[in-house]
Amino acid sequence: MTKKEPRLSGVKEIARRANVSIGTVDRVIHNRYGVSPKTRDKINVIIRELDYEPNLLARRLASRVIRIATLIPLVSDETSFWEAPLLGIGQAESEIKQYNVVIDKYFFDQNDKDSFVKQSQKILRKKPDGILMVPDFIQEAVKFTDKCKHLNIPYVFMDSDIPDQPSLSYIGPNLYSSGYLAGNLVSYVTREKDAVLILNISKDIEKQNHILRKEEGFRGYFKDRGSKKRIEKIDIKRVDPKSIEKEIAAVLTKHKDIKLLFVTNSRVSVVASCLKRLDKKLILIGYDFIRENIESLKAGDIDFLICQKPGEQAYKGVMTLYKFLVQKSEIEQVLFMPIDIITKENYQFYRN
Amino acid sequence: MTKKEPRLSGVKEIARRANVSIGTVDRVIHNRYGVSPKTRDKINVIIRELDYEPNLLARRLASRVIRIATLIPLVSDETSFWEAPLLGIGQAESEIKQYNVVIDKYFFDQNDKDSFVKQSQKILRKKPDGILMVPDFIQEAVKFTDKCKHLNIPYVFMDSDIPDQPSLSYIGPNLYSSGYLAGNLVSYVTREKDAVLILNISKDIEKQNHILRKEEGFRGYFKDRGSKKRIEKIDIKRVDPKSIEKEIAAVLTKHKDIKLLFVTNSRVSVVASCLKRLDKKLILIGYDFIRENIESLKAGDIDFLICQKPGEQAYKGVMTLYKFLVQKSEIEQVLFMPIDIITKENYQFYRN
DNA sequence: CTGAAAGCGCTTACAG
DNA sequence: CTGAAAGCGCTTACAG
Repeated sequence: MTKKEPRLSGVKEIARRANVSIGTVDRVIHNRYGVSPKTRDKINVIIRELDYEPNLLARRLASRVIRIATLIPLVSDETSFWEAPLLGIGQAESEIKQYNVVIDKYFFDQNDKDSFVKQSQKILRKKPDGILMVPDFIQEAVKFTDKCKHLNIPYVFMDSDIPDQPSLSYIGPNLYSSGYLAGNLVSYVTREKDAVLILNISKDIEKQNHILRKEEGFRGYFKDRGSKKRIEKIDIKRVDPKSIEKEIAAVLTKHKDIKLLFVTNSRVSVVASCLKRLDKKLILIGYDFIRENIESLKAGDIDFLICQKPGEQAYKGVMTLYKFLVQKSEIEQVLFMPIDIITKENYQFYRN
Repeated sequence: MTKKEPRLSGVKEIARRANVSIGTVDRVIHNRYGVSPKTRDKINVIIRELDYEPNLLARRLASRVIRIATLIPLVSDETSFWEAPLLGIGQAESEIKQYNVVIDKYFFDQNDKDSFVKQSQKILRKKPDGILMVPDFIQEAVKFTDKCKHLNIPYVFMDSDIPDQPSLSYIGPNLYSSGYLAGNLVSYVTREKDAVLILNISKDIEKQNHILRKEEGFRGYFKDRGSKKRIEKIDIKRVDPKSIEKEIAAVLTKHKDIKLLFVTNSRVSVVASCLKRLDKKLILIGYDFIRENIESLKAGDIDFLICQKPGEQAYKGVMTLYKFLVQKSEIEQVLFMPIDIITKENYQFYRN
């Protein structure tokens, strides 16, 4: 139970060696104004000599609070998808609030551009130290982040990227690859002569980059292999269960050789119900670890879910900002999430 | 840039309200001897009133170092499996060393009981604050942990459990379920009439709980469904490639209807090579995200790998101890890792 | 059984 | 441009 011996490579030691006060050392460490080039150089040399690494514990204890803002979609009744990211943010929050970090959460409506703009303005007024956001509305997000750049506020994109707008980091799925993986699964669970059906279900599919990229990836898999597998597709824009069922019934009646359905988003549990009512037992692959889908998976009505840990995405987004703000450490510019395959027999162990 | 306002629910405030010194408050918080029941009670009431939560930053900064010891198998030439856990420990280390935590790493030889005993004695002499271990040798591990209990040193098991020996936590795979999941996959990628072959490859299979439990799970899947699928099995105890190849060749010649091979451990890449030399294209399922296996996966010689993030297992093991020692927080007694399915099309995104 | 002081390694005003 | 002091919220000896 000996007392810790004092550290001999801290600011004190640097100050002693440089014959200055620790205040001056602090100024150099943080690149603040008001140090003569001469003493600055002298101190920097010593810092390198000692291989100085700041004690983050002491740093966080002594310094002012760090504020991180998050801007993500509201949990809607259309989908509970955004529950997990919110939980992920909460987890990050509870881990780092002890380190003198505060997280302010903002939400926008995915069907309402203006809500995105309004919330982003609110955030800017608060001048946070960093921002995590889902840039669903590209033009508006570009305007927003332009202002961030101007104010020197770092920002991280999650779930979808704007490659042209340089961010601290993008954390999210690789959509093409996840569609490609679906193709891979299909090649295992169907015969070459079996046809498959792609289902895009959304009010405006054209604007849903997610859906388009996944379909591309899926088709890419078969194209790359010169496969002649027949791929049917329907775009369903009226998203009430009845309309969906009608459209599915029509296609299946027309194409009897369809053995597998691939739903390009989280709406797969609705399709599962349709198939049940139509009394068709086909293989069903879809996306996302959300409650409704898990229920269908358990019941055996969905065969495979492809998931990309949205909770962890958000958690990592916050942590990335924290690490950058506190440690000024290097940040991976793009972080693709793993592409997980979930079945009835491993969902119990999955952590979203 | 305002200065932080002082916290009004810290030890100081408690001391002020209780009319004692902060030293006494500290004694109560840590349940140390030497406080009269009266003042203890008084202080405890105030602690509850204020809903006091210690500032861990300050706590770690002021207090002595925490020492965690880890005891895991050496990376051997038999398998590179233990590389990942070692990396996981390193990652945890680099994250928490700033919090005044030191990790001492010890290793034993999986083929040498004595090395386990020797290392465990070394650890005990150092009296660490917590221990993470892989209890491969059950009797020896029980003895070791008995002493830990006596010395009041918490320990966490990883990779394999000793349910009868109460530990702070067990973090590892659910072996039965992972075999079960393999059965699930098989049901999708073969027809009912196709036969499958289980391959247990190890010098002494009887002692390898891992292998036995996975086989059980695999068979369980078919039993639970009343399936009549034919399941052949070979135990291969001579583990050089030549012997392995000979045994496989023999079985495949005898049973022409075998369409899929299930290897119950990380030796699956060796089997992949054998099949290649025998010029047999069968579906191959095995375990573990190790270099050799990934190569075979990429080449298309392995179809599915089942993985359980051994690196994260070790990372979480260390972090569990850290959280317990610093925050005295509640610990999950059993933490099963997710069971991941890896194919040629998603391994690039996997984080082991 | 209790208190007063020093210290952990930083940052933050303030003074000059 | 620089220094000296106070403080962040705890823990650790030491003294009585």
